[in-house]
Amino acid sequence: MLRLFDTAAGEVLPLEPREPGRVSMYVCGPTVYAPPHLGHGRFSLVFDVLRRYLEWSGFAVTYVSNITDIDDNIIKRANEEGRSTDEVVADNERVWYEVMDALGVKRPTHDPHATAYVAEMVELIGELIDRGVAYVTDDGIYFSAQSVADYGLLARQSIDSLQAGARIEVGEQKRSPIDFVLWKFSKPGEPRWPSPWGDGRPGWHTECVVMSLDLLGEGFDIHGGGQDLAFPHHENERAQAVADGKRFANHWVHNGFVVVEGGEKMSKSLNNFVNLAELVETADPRSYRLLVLRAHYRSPVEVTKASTADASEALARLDAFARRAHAAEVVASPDGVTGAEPDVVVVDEFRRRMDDDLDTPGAVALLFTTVHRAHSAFDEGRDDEGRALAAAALELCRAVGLELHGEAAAVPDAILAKAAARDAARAAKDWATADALRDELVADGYVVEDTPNGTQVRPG
RNA sequence: GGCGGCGUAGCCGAGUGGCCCAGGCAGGGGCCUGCAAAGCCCUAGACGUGAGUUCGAUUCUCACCGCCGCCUCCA
Repeated sequence: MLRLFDTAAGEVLPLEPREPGRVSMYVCGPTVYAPPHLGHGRFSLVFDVLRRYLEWSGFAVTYVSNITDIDDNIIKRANEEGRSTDEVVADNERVWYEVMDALGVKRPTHDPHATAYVAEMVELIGELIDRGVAYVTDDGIYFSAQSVADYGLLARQSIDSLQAGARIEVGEQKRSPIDFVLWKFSKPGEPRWPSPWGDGRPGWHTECVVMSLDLLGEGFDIHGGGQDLAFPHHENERAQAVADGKRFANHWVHNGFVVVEGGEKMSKSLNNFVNLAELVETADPRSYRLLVLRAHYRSPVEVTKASTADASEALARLDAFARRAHAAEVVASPDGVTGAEPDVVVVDEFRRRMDDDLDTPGAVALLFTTVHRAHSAFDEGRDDEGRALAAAALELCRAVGLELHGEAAAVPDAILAKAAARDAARAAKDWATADALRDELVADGYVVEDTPNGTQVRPG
């Protein structure tokens, strides 16, 4: 069984699904006011890998990831651009899914939008007021953090120490610095929804409580997100659910940050974000997945030109291997690997590593070792062994969503004609002509390889 | 100030009280090739500093130095 670090417990614990054979997970999605950045890519990939691994292991996974489509940043952006918040949201949500598709991130089972759940949020806020844990002020409705005895669980700090570091923004009417806003009364010109206490909009922390409980029910299995969401966002979600008498998430999973060159976190206040769409356009998106897989999900990962280039080289090795496997008729598809039974020892070892708190670096190391062993087996004519190892390697890739390019990409006829001409020249031992043709093919942007079947070309 | 993490070969990045070892990229020598490419074989190098525990520490303990995160918007 999979063991995962649980932020609330502070240790690695077995994942014990609420229902046998089914895993329910909620992963905090983006606020769509700007294009996604590398950090979004990381959490999406980390949880996509977790989801795929669970599915590969035989679980039916319900994966919910929200779209926050109302918040201060969206309003600010709409004002700056002289557009409606709806337009800002629509544009950025479209880009979000384009980039997710490019990264090979599976679409969520459900992607609830905050604005579709305002009535339910108002209802929850009413219950919290009735229970005496929320209070109304001139500017909004706040949650009283002290009313939850173990507030600070996810921050792993006491209420006192949190209070010592907290502060109140100008204009806020909190009773305590660690209290947080549930409902903001709207100012003129701002989007608004009705509530018994006055028109306004929800605070950020309420939507995820309502949407996760609605779509997954009480005591759902996994709640995930970036490490910076553990506190205050997840802490505050949990506080509301607990105060409302609900069983909330069972297992809290948080991924580490993306850091820029020099090891500093990418963050809003430092304004050092790198746009994810740019990365996806300028590099093979699969190399980001490989980069994410090569680091443990809780460790920081440095994403730079150099580290992506490094991952691309490693990926090229895997693609070259997939071509060789393909030639040996071992082929991967989304449904499985055909052509040979995967080597059981390798697959078991993979499972053992992944079950150990999602040890993807260990799994990647195993993958490369297996690729190496398969090459050797083929080189030495042990074809059955090579195919079994190749099938295992492809199966591992499939389990973590790493798609390899085993089939030659389509090549225009003109290029194929040059390759054929080169073969003819080589047969005639006309090396000068053969080399000239190779230079031309390379100049056309192709990689040229000699094989027993003649010149093979593919886009480089 | 409070809480927490990290420091591993040229670079990225795992891991372990000793034993043969992560892995990738880059490097060196060789095989294969008409020459390449891909692949294979061999190879080099490391555990921030100081002390302690131990027969033995990169791995455990303490101190120190350095870097980073959370306590504020953030994935």
